Amino acid sequence: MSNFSIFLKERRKTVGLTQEELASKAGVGLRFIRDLEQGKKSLRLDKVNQVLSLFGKEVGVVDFNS
Amino acid sequence: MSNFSIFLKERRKTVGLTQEELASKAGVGLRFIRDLEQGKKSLRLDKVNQVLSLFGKEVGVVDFNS
DNA sequence: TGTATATGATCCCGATCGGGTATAAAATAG
DNA sequence: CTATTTTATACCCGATCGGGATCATATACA
Repeated sequence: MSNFSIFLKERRKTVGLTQEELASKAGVGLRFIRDLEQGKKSLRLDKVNQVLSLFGKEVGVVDFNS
Repeated sequence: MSNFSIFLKERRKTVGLTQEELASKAGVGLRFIRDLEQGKKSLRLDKVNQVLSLFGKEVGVVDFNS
C-alpha cells in the first residue's frame, strides 16, 4: 500500500465521506477512488492531486522511510 | 513546476547524467524524462517512481508548502 | 561547432478511467 | 436474529490518453 492510499482512506473516514461522495467532490470517478485507496501503482498524477487537494495536500518527493 | 521536476533535474545534473542516460537507466523513454522535468501534470505514478527510485526517493503525500 | 535540451507532430499499443452492473460485506432497522 | 439499506469490491466495455519511438526544428551552452 502506498502512502496516500492509507492517508486518503483515513482522512475520508474522519470527515465522514463515502467513496462515492469523495469521488464526486474531487471530480473523479468512483472507480478511481477505489483504485487509489487500494494502492494501485499506475494511477495518473493529476488525478491523485485532484483528490489530495481536497485535504490541502499534494504529491511530492519523499524518502523511502515515510 | 512540481516538486520532483526540480528535484530530478538537479539530481541528474549533480551526478552528471544526460536525459537520455537517465531515461535508459530508469527504463523509461526520453520523452518521459523531458515531460517529467518540464512539470507535466498527467504523468503516471509508477513511471515517476521508477525514476525517483534511482535516487532513493519515491512519491508521497506532502503539504502545499513544500 | 557539436552536444544537450525543448517543443511539436505523427503513429501505435496498451492502460487508465468512467459508467454500468453484479456481488459481497458491513451497518442499521424492525 | 432476520431484513433492508448502505458501503465496498470485482468485472466488462468503450472512449480517451499516456508513453514509446521517430523525425524535424529551434535554442542554449560548453
